[in-house]
Amino acid sequence: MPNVRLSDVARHAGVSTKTVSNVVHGFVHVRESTRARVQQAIDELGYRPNLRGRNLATGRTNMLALAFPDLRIPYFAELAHVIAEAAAERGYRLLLEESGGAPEAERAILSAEEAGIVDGVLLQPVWLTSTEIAQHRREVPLVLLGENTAPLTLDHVRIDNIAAAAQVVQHLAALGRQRIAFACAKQSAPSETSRQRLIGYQQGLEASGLPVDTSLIVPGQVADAHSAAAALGAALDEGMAPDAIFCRDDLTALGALRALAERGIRVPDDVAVTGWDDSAVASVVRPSLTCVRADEEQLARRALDLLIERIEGYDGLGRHEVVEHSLVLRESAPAVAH
Amino acid sequence: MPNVRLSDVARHAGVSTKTVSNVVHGFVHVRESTRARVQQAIDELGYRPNLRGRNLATGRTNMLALAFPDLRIPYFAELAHVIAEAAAERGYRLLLEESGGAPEAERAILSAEEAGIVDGVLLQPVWLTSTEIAQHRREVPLVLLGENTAPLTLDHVRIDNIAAAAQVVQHLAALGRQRIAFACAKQSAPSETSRQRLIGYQQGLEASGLPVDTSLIVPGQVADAHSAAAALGAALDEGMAPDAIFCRDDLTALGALRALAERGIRVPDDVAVTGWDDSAVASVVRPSLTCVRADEEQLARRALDLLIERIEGYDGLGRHEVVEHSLVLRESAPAVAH
DNA sequence: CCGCGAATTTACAGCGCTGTAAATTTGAGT
DNA sequence: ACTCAAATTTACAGCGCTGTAAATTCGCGG
Repeated sequence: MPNVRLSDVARHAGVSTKTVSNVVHGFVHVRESTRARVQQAIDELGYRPNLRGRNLATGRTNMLALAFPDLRIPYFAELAHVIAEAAAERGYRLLLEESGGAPEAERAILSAEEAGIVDGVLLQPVWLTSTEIAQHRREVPLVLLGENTAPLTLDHVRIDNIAAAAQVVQHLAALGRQRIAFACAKQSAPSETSRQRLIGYQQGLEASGLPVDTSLIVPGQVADAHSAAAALGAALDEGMAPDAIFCRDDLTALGALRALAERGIRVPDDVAVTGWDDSAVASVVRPSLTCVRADEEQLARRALDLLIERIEGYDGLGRHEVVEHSLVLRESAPAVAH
Repeated sequence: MPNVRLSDVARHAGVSTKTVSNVVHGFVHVRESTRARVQQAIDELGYRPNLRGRNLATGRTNMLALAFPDLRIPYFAELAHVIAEAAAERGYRLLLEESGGAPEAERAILSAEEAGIVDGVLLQPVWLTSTEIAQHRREVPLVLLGENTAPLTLDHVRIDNIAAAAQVVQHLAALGRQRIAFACAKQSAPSETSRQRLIGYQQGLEASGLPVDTSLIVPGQVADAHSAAAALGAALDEGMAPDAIFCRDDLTALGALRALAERGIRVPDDVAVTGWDDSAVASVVRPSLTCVRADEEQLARRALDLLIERIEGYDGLGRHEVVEHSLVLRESAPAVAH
């Protein structure tokens, strides 16, 4: 029962351990007869390579960490799925790390507590500023995801939030909406994500010749449909009367749908609603949600490629890449009629 | 730049490597003065333990694998979150493994491809039968999750699907519903999950004195809201006229809500709907979903405890545990009026 | 049958850390 | 001061695998 080691196989086959290793790795310069003999020994003994030994010897684990706030947010779960798939294609597995959106947790991830357990880290920061990130001594290659501005020295993959937000607003304006609300942004310290989407929101309004009315900006916590519903509901009850609501993410939009429905406000007839992320529910709820969709496949691919280049030795300046997004038109803010 | 090793610290502090190791681990029998000196050396050199070395030396990685079909299914994402949290409390990290619901992938996981990379595995099988699972030679402790019957030799944690399903049906019956449909079960090869919920469905009908009408069983693929909507829609269009729909999971229920809404059928007035899992959206959609909720915390706790006991040497028969569930009453099938 | 470059195979030294068991130091009690 | 158990510290042998560089074997022309 004691685990079969490489050396056991070697002895059994009458070759050196290195030869067995070569066979295991499919190294070309192994004579066919030797390969067969070794393979037989492997089968007979039921040998399986021990990854711990391999990891130590090679200094690699072929694991990457993906760190983001919360797996329960559908966008992140879907992102994790896509990245895991792309990583598998490249021979890596993914270790998920939830920061809970807490600064210390993000810091802990940066501090490379997991040094030696992963070959690289993909981090979607929420709290950490680019300067703080830049200062951390890194032992492991890192690629940043998401909207936060990234330090020049680090690689970063994102979509153009500002442009996408402006695009959403312009679409709403093209539908004839004039009082476009934004939901929700924490008032005291809007996340960088909210900040960028707000900037785009404003740009979109201006580009459409609409006034910016701060009373249409709904304060509230993010990434929780119920608090979004409550926040928006409160605003509506206080008299806010939008004809469209630009929600910062799908969960907020779900909350908005609920708040509106509870008040008998029809979507999209009375109020159009847009989401952001195109998570699976967006297309299922009724009305289905028009929303911004990042090209997650491309995001995953680029992020992994950059990270793997780093792992393989690239040591230049940070690459900052922008991947595509699209506006998916659905019932909650349909295409403009012609 | 070359990584600082334990031995570097040892030399710097003028002690043996083992003493440094002891300090790192907070071993008690280290004199205060020595500890301080070593700590200083650690700080000065910026030493961080290399987990690869540790893993090899101890034969442990403090990582567990959690294998299930798909991270994009909200229930699994939420389960992963809860288990990751509970695992962290116990000093373990979680490696997520998506099987995509494919038999080979499940087999690959069982074959301990990841031998040596995790100390234990939590597996929620979809395809593998208990006999097949039992036969696999295991190198790593394993605990099964979910409904599939488990071999006697393995630990297993689940909720009582049959009882829960019966409970749902009885609740619907208590609401006065008489034509309770089941959505959706693949006709050819219903998953074990569907099978058990169907059994409970039948029991519930019988317990309520309602006839079992197979024309009320909607065939269709599982775990995809859109195909559920399509399947249910087709059934409705063909004349099926239920006054309640028991959906095998929340996604199916979301699809049902959509199919019903598209046909102007009101929920719960005309048709009551129930989900299963109580994923986050269940409480947000309109109408919010009455559904079965497993006590995930308890599930996570028990599963991890069993697994860790195995890791620490327990080698007895399989423990089969049933954790609690509850029926969460919401708009789609509200509490019975008194 | 020998010489040689190419094809195979091997010896060996770690990768960085920990467990064991033994060595050394300490300090309380004579 | 001296003894002895308890408290500290250490030497050393791996954990299982791989990279390097050197050794061996092979195949073929001469």
